[in-house]
Amino acid sequence: MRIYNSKTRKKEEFIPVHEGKVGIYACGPTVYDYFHIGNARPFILFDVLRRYLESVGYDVTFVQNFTDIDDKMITRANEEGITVKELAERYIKEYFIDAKNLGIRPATVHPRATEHISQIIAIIEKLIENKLAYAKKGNVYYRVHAFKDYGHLCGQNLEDLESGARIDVNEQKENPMDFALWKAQKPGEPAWDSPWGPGRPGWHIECSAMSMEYLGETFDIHTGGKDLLFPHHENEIAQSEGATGKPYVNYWMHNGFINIDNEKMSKSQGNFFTVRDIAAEYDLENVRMFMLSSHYRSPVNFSRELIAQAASALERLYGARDQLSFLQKTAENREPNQAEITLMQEADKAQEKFNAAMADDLNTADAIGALFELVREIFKLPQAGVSKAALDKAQQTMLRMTDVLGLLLKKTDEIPQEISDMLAERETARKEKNWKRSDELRDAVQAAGYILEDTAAGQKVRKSV
RNA sequence: GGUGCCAUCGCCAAGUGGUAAGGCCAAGGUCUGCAAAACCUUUACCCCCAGUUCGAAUCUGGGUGGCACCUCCA
Repeated sequence: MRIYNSKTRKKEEFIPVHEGKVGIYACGPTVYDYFHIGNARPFILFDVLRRYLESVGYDVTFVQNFTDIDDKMITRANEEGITVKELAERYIKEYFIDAKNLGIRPATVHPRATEHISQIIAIIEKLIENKLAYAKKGNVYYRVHAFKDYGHLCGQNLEDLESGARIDVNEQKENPMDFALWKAQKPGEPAWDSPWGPGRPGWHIECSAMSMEYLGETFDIHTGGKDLLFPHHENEIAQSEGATGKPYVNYWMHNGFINIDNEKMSKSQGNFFTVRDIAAEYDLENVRMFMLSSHYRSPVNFSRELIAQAASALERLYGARDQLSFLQKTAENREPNQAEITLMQEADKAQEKFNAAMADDLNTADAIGALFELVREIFKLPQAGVSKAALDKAQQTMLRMTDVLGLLLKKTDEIPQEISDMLAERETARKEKNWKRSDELRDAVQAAGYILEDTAAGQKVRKSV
């Protein structure tokens, strides 16, 4: 697989640290609220990365953290009159609800910052020992000028970063660019004991501590939104490499942003959507489809119209899958004929194109194109009596692709008894050419949320998605 | 001020040197008791100008237009 590495700004062949294994660390949500549509993009994309790597045989350890202590957590907890811990518990629970509906699998490990305080303290002590950090009045800061590679990841040198800096002057810092590793406790804030007095970790240090705890001091892939490149990931490198003296991460992957009407989504502009908001109006699988239909590094616009387009495309996919199940009912155990052999060849071609697209820096848009090329071939099949071998091949190939994308997770071909009864009655009415009764029954079935089609091989019904 | 990214059909979107995937929408046709779905057909000189090349959407230079990061915002 080739991966665009933000560190080198090039696509590179992926070579894991340990053969056959991949360690991935994904920056997760700060659990002070429902997560928004912009958060959903990396969650979905890197879930697909994980599925793809597994599908080609890697043993993947996927770590995604929960930031459960920071300024936003403290502010929100105070507003709601609950503890930071209670707030975290609530939104971690909500995270899993939305994630499930988006088809995002739980990570191998979901570590929380507050459960890794001792690891955080150990790294800070090491940094102080290495003269890369200094304590002042219960705070500890990173001495940015002492780390030679600072600015390498984001491609800027320190002077340029400083000239553009819009950060508050803080007399305790030796340099305005220095960032906090440990923050002394302020009145009313939760705190943990440390060699520098009670306090809490800064934002960046938790990711260094948790990633190395579960993946080792040097690991394969670190993901996140483009905005995290600086300062968050730059600081993670400074912290981790400053403490261990070893390379921290081999491949950095950053996703582009979601815009609303070409504008950055922000609360102040009122163009802000949480995933929970969207879920009230649309099935979240449509959101997943939408996210995968463009390249992960490009910025994308989000709108109702685009969700509707994704929904129509997804409907076609479900239609093809259910068509295959329908055809299985009349499948024939015989050698495939010429047309069926062609279908089988097309399936191989689509699979090949799909794999090549995914292996090329996770080009899901191109991969979906390959999937639809197979879908067209499937729909060309006659309505009954297809060779089982050809059917199995098409089905297997299609499902293998949709599994990697994490699509088509719903069952749509399970029909409850009452619907079956109506179908049976309609079958009789149709034989008697009682079109009035037949149409009434069709309306009733459709009103119940099912799609009913008449084919040469009988009635075909499936649940509408 | 520094650093990057982007501009392909009505909408979305792949394609990074060899003559434009795919999805949505639309029109016409086939099939159907009617419908639905599906299938077939139709719809792109790739923002502009100049250059390199046998050949450029793809490379170079210059425009124009849009966006982002340098703020604990994915």
